[in-house]
Amino acid sequence: MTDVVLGDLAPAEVRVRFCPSPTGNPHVGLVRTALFNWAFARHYGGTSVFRIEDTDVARDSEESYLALLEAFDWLGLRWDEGPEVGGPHAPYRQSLRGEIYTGVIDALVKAGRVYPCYCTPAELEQRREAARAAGRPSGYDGRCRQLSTAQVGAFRAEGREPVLRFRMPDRAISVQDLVRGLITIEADNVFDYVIVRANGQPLYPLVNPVDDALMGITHVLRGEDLLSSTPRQIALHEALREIGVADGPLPRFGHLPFVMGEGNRKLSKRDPQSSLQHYRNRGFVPEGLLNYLALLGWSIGEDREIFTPEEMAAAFDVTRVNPNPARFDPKKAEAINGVWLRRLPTDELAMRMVPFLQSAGVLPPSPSADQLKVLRAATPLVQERMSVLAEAVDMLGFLFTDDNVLSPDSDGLTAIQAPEARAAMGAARDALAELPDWTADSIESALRSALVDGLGLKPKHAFGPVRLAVTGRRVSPPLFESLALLGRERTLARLDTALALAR
RNA sequence: GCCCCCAUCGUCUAGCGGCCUAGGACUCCGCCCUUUCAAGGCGGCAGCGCGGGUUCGAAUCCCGUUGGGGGCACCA
Repeated sequence: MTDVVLGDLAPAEVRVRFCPSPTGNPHVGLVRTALFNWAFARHYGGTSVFRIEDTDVARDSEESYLALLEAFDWLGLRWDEGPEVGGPHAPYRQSLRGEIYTGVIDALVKAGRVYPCYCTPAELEQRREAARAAGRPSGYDGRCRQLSTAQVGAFRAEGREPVLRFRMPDRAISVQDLVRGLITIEADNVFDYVIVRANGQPLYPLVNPVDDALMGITHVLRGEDLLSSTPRQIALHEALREIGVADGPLPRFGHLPFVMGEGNRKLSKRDPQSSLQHYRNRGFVPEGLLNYLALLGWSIGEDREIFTPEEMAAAFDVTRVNPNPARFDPKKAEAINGVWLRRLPTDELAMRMVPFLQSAGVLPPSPSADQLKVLRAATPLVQERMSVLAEAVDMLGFLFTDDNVLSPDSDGLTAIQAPEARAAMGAARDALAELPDWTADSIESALRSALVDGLGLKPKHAFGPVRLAVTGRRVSPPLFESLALLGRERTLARLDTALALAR
């Protein structure tokens, strides 16, 4: 029995493509598709192709194109062939492949595989509605399939410019989908479709399969929204081979489940929750986001869910992709990201926090050596308390300012006004002022003996007010280590300020 | 309306006829640890949509049904 995925191919002959159109901002569904394609190619030691489908001048933008490149660079997903790295099938931007398409279109016309259609959008709309009302399928009805020269002449005389339609074969078409199994669609439900606009511009239904054929793509892994258009792509692939424009076997298809958002709707580009940038801004690391996305529709098995892209690639099997849609759960995504944050070497984590601290104004654009030293020392204190990097801002802000950290309107203020709290802060100030050496250990024993033993306070009541005075927050990194990093001067100043405010 | 796809805890999933009184993870709730918060440990709540078959035996196979999603562009 031949392999359902490879057929007669050698593993290294596998060629996949990832072919976004440069519209809007990259979103997580796109990344998931890219990741699965990448992992698939990597698994077999095959080739991954990055192709830009920019045939819609009205919607495509250079800005989006650049954003796409930057996004995958950040993610660390590298393609073997593509616009920036080149390759044997260059160019990899469809906007640069116009002549190739013109040649293919000519060949299709000559072979009678396409025909001009003079129906206007309004006429089509009208007949679609009528078909729908009559309970018939609403696709193109084939009106222009066999036009006489007289009819053509009449349309021309009216000034109509035709589109070109691909003539679908009159038979059912089956696909052995790698994710979903055998799918068959009857001829009555696939219609002749437009491949070239009236203005001569080729459309996606043409250029996508044409490039797949010309670039030797062996496996097409894409979203399930494209499943029902697969028969017409297959018909076109067959035609291309029959007229000698392309050769080699047809690609195999696998349709990946959607990534859904809130309320069980497909995550759309407009949804802010879908934007890759949103997660980058929150402080997801590529390792975490990719790991989470891999979990959507696929499982590495054996009760494991933390793994690297390389580990994913090693284990990846398209036929084990779960066909049902998956909901993107931000909570779980953050939890997975937190695991990766904790796995990072502390110096690495410190460097990754820098941009977040900078954009929040906690660190200047060019941090001093001293500031970086403090940051490195503080990183272990926060490493196991973060799930996204942006959290570093609130947790570490108090270390990098000389200003008062207790805002006068905070509810923390009332907390330090209690007599017990004031006593604790006063005693802490005195004990710390005389402390011979300023280390976390000595700070801890000094505060313990002064507040817990001396004043008889419970640790919770003893250290809470000090934390509030010095960090401005009820929740902070471990107190004694924080004081050690802050330094005696600022610690005492903040206790003084708090004492004054609490009066 | 027509066609296609999908269906296990709230969510992501394991399960590919007996190992399932259905396992893991996230969330939530307890407890432990503890200067706070986390992390970590222990424990808990919670699921095979429904109805028929097939079989000695079904979460697993088949049919139907219901529910959800997608497609039906001179967008991709």
